[in-house]
Amino acid sequence: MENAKKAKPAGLMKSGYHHGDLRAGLIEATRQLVEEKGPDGFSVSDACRLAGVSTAAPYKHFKDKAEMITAMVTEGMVRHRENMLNALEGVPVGTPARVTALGRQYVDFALNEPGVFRLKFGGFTDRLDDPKLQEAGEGTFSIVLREVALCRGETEITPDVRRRGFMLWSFVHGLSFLLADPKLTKLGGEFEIDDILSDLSVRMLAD
Amino acid sequence: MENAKKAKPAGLMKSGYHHGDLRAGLIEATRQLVEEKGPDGFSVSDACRLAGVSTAAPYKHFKDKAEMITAMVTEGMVRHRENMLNALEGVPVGTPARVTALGRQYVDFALNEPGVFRLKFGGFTDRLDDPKLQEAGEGTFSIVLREVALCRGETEITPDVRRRGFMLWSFVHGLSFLLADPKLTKLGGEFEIDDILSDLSVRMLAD
DNA sequence: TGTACATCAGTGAACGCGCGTTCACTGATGTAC
DNA sequence: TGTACATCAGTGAACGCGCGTTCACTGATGTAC
Repeated sequence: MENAKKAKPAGLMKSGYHHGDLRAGLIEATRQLVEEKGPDGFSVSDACRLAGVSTAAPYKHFKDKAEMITAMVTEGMVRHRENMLNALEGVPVGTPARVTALGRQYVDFALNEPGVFRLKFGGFTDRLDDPKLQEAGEGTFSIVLREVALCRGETEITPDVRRRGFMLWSFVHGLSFLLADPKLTKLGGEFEIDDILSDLSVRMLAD
Repeated sequence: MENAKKAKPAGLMKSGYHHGDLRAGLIEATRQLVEEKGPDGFSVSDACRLAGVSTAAPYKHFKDKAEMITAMVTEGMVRHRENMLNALEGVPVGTPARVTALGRQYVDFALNEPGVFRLKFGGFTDRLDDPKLQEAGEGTFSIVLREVALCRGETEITPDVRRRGFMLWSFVHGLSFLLADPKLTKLGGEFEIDDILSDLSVRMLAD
């Protein structure tokens, strides 16, 4: 009984005054704006406009602008991680194809959500250093490490596995960047992303 | 005689009112600020403050803020290109070591001038699409292609050479990113940058 | 060498703008009786 | 079921700020005579 009352009416409770789930609404608005105008073009005011709410409203849910962006990026990382796990389904365990599939998903995320992707790696300036972000990043990397270990016939993350995983990550990360800019992509000539990824996986997993 | 008069007194003509070479001064100020506060923290006003000049002065030399940044980034690309050429000196022609040397220089630039490096690849948002930038980028990439061709025993840039070059670039670019953030670098365990680069060069140049 | 003049790099004050954030408020909601 | 009340999500007006850019100006410089 009491629990039933606490359960959220899920979404459509837009009463005009109360929003229902403004926190989620603002995060989504933030995401859209970051994709549309780039990570730097985003402003709190814009997000409020898009969410149809006064400029003071966000401060009931977020401490400040940084917290708003961090929340959005964190959600993005969770999404990215889930995508990568899904990408593994049906691919034979212990084969380089699994590493390729992870790479492909990584690249796809970068291409589909370039703004969020960028913010995830704002690293140069240390604006976004929420420990939750750090954690989520490590979690995602550990997916790669596990697959590399399986391919190499290791039962644990040896230094060699870690090193290969890091190199694969470097490659895929850089590739994502170059692919995000058509002018740069053009410099690679004609190629299939999947071919490139599987080529590299094989090379990096060989002895 | 006439030419002698046109030759610049090179630098030290700070008369108080006239600056000598404000254009260069502003570009340098821009560079410093971009490194100090990150690509987004930069403002024209800041640059003026740093150069010791009124906020209106830049508009005698640049159309607007974007042109100022573009000029600075273009200089950075020239510097990067020269560094890479220098890095080849004394390294035996046709060996993977040359490719490794180029990669090392690429990484070093990213680590020494992270702000400029970032701006060079602002690509996601197409803020900086000066054709001169595009050209400079292609020029730098062609250095890599030439070395790859030599290593592969080719006399011209075949599709295969281009593809390998592009993959090497992807790797080195991604590595630069990960190395720029200590938290990400840590995930790779213990390693020497040179070892990683030469490892990859060998793998990517093998048949 | 000395003077008159054109040039134009740099001034400083001002502009309009959108931003992030705050404030006292209001009205919709859920709960206790 | 009906009423009184506490809660707190969202309002709207206002703030101070630094920004990019403009304007009419000024004064240092190089050149012509």
